[in-house]
Amino acid sequence: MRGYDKHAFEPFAVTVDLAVFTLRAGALHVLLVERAQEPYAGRWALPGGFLLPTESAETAARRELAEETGLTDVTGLHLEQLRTYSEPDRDPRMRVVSVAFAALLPDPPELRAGTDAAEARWTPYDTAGPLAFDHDRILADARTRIGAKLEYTCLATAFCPPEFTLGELQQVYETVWGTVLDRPNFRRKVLATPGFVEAVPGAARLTGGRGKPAALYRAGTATALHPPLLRPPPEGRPA
Amino acid sequence: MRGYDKHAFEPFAVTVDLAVFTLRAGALHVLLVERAQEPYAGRWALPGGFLLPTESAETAARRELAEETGLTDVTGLHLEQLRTYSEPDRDPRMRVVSVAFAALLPDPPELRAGTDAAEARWTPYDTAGPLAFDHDRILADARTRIGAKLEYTCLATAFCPPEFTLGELQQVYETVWGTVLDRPNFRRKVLATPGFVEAVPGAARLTGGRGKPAALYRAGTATALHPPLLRPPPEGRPA
DNA sequence: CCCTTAATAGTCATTCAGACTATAAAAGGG
DNA sequence: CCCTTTTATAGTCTGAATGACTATTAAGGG
Repeated sequence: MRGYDKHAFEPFAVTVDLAVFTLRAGALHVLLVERAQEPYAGRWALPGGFLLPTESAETAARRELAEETGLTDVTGLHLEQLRTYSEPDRDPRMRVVSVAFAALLPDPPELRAGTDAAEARWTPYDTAGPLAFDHDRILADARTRIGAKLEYTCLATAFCPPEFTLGELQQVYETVWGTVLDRPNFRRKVLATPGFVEAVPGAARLTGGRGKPAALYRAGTATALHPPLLRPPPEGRPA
Repeated sequence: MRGYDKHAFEPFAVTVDLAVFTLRAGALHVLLVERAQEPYAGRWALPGGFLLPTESAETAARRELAEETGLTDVTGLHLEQLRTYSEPDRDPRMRVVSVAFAALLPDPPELRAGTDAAEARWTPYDTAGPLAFDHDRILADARTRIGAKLEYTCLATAFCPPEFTLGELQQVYETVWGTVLDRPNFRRKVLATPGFVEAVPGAARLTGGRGKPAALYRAGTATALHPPLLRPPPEGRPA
């Protein structure tokens, strides 16, 4: 089958599915919606929807992101395509090909402000039970990708507000990876990477309570981490 | 738009496009097909085709790979999904959503053996001129991805035959990255990474001509490289 | 006032990568 | 048959980066 010509083709429904992550109370949360209708009525699912005739998958994903979170401005948020799921039986009703995205939000916004229903909820990743369709797998793939990209990109700042402390940045890594990092070493590594963060001149923040106030930083211009910030290997790596 | 329900949807044509890479005469080559019909008649393009009603994108990609290369067994070949391209105007005839894949072949097979036409050709990556549709971008994205994955995965062995020398493995890196690596250091790194390669007991190969015969290795069981094998930074990286 | 907490500064040792030299084992050319 | 070329393999040395620590500073709370 060469090119697109000289063969009939089947039409498919194309959707986007979103794994929207945020950090809340030191735990990774994901945005889920409750399904009202069959199939999987009552089950939780990733937010998503059909592509409109004139929009790309990226445009549709950002539109869905705005609709589901109620945020009026989602232009600055990190949104990245994960992969496309196209197993023939992934939707019992019909043939649906879904382009999955991952989105990262700094502060979890209050939901259902301007949206049409009350079924969206932030759910801790670990308790995101069995989801509808193949969304368990999509969600797991999304989490794996995010964790891996923390190692060699500056993605972690996408979880942080415009100004943040190094302690907050470190908590992003610790929460997503589920590990504990040495604070002085983390600080040394981040500051030694040019363009990762830049200091806010005179500012310091009382981080809520006790302790010495921390300096504030902004996300830098760099996008990749060279050399990477590797997570500690799960167990004794041979040699 | 919550879930898939309660909204009409537009049907789309869904295709797969393949960026099939191989190494030939020390240069990265890609498999291209010549388009016979409009649009872009006479232009070269990535091989691809429509999804059949009962197959996933992965299945379709592997089927196309077999058809275009004429290989009877493509089960062992590395095939990986890249991303999905869905800009509304990417095909002037109709709305086509395309799932792009990258494939890696060890030895470039002779083409058009059992296939239906004579328009497929191995083309050096650097001379892969302007392609049809958005295939220039897909091809560039594929190359970027392959180069990046060489750093932190064992992907390089997918370019090699079942048994290969460390010199051949090093040439994969040098060709894809366009750099020159230090041979003793490369050897030390590869052998120090458990599971990357395993020695073939008593074998050595005359690598074609002069020089000391090299020991033969097989691909190991590892899939990731920890720590990664970083390519030399393009220019003086600050600090 | 002392204790706790958290941020920041620094030290030390080990590991790892880059640059380099040396040796071994083949082919080819006079 | 020696000598050069070529390629594989072994090993050395140095500096950078990291992991594991200790120390100091600046806040809040009893």
